[in-house]
Amino acid sequence: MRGPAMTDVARLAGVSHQTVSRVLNGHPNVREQTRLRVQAAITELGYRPNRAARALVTGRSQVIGVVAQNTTLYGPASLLAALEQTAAEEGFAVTVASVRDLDRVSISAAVERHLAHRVAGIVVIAPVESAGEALEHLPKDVPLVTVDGDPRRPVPLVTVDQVSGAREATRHLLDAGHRTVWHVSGPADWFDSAGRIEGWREALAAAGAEVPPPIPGDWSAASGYRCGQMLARMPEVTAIFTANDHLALGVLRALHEYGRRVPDDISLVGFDDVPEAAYFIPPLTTVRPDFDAVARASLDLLLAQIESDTVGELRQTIAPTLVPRRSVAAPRD
Amino acid sequence: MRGPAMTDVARLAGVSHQTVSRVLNGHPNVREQTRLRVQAAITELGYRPNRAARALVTGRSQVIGVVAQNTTLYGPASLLAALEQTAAEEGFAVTVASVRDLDRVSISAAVERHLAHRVAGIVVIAPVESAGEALEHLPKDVPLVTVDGDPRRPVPLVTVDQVSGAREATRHLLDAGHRTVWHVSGPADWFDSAGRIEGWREALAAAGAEVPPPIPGDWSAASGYRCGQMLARMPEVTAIFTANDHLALGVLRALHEYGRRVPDDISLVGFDDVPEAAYFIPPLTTVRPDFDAVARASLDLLLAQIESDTVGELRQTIAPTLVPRRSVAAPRD
DNA sequence: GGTGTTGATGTGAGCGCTAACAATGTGGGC
DNA sequence: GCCCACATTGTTAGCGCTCACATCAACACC
Repeated sequence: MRGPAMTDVARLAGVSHQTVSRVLNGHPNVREQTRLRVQAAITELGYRPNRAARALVTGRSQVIGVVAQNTTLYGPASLLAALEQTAAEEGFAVTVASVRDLDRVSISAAVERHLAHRVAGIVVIAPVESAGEALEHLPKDVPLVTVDGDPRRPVPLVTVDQVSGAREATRHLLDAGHRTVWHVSGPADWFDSAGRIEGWREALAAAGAEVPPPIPGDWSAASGYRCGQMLARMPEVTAIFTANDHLALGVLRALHEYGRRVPDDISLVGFDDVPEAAYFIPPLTTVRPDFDAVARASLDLLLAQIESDTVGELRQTIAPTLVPRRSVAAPRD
Repeated sequence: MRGPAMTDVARLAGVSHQTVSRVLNGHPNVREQTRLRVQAAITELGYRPNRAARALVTGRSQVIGVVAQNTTLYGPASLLAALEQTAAEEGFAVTVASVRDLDRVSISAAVERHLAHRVAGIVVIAPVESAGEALEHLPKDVPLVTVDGDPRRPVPLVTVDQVSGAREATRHLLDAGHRTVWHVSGPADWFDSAGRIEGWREALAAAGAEVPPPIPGDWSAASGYRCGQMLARMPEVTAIFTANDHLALGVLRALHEYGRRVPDDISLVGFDDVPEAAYFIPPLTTVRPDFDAVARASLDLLLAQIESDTVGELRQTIAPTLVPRRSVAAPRD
């Protein structure tokens, strides 16, 4: 019933199981001829090494655990996919523990689940404050990387440079001639939101522009719509930067309903570059984070820890790029 | 360095390791007092069972492998998230092997990766022809469920009822008074596309309506836009059913550019109910598949196989529901 | 009082692998 | 020809757990 084991391969190839193990792990001191014999036996039997056994003896599996919330959103989903691709290239599998809420208890539980499986390392996509706290009380010996986590915590961290992205978006609008830029933000407890607000403020300050109060949204088109209804009735608003593209979509629809045209009356910039942003009406100028680069960086940081068996304190920041489309124009006056 | 093992707990509780194992697995014949002593020892040591060891001896891990392509799309991402949630409730972890292409080799490789980890079962989100072929040559002893796979293959299968969804969408448009309905389809090799085309055809036939040629798209807003440019210039087109919401978004923009208003000039229905569909201009009438139900059904089918150690041939179909919004109206003439 | 029967616990083997070390063979230098 | 270095292979001992079985007490039954 069970498939062939290493000893079966060894018997067929006329060597010891240890030699089979050496071939499998690419150990150098194996005669070429032996290697071939073993490999032939492997294919003949359709042998597949049992990773559970290996994990048992080495105390570590070739699996990386990812903790994430709401993997339905475009950002997390892209990141997850990129992470999986990159990990696969390095011979690692990825298991996901998605959590409904990002509170301390949920995160800890998710991490626990991963630890029970003796994952080689953990990537936490932890964009909110409370998640950072949950990570404080973690066993210190398991390699860990946080993505978009708290920049102030002493944990290996990879982030999209929210600040620079938001700064560019805002400057792009100011450069078009707008006196100031309004901002529809993400939820208050997300670091992403905070960073984007900060970049927006910086750009306004640098230009000596007035800083209007940020309008708080929650990433969804629905909340964008509500914020948009408010902004649409304020004639002084000529430029809006939303914290993501779905917010922008909601704003777009509200503006449309109030008869304010984009970009003629109001210019708009989003964040994320979801694939359909180019097909909004009008096509949305936005900021594109490089998820592949984030995944690559996270995995590098993680693998470095796994291999050196040390817990590093490195951090990497990936700069996003502005994608200009047709939702930005000069103000009319 | 390594955490405490079962023997450590046993020693502390003054019992044998086997008794600890019994407590852990909820075996009935353990005295209440003993159970409590063991549990106390477990918490005191912070003991965590080693699943690799268990997997080694039982020959099966508490992990479910998912093979999926393009988990960035809303549909697969939702399904994956739902699957993970449901699996977690049942005490299973989920590992993902996403594949770039759905050809036979890629699928087989992904399945292989999962088998090496001795997953308890595999869920293949395999919406295309070639994927089905890859599954033919699989070891027969591993529980398997396909989602949105080939309805003609003798493999446990869970599908969204594409046909009924498309039929409803089409009928909804016909009921509004349209003489016929045009269709922008998904890629030709996806079963989802085929099912949606079939449902659309059926509804037209049932109403005695003319069946125009389906316009082939590829799920993306970009291709929807191209198809829309074509349809926008055909004055006889008054109703369009697109195979998903992103196609609809592209169509929407093309129609907008050609000055054809939705729903005044042309009515439009999508498929998927992505969260932002309600914020398109106008809000999109669409068809909502129940991903949670699909995940639930898939897992049930899989667990049934895992527990009974038999490979079933059951199949389940989940009916989607129409979500009426403002993109449909009666034709003007 | 002997004999089951049942519940609660312990014992020993072994899952398939790697790590450490032991044991070969092979060739070079003198 | 002898000794040593080095490449190649084998041997042994677990990793932490579950399974099958053995054990042992307590109690019921005739």
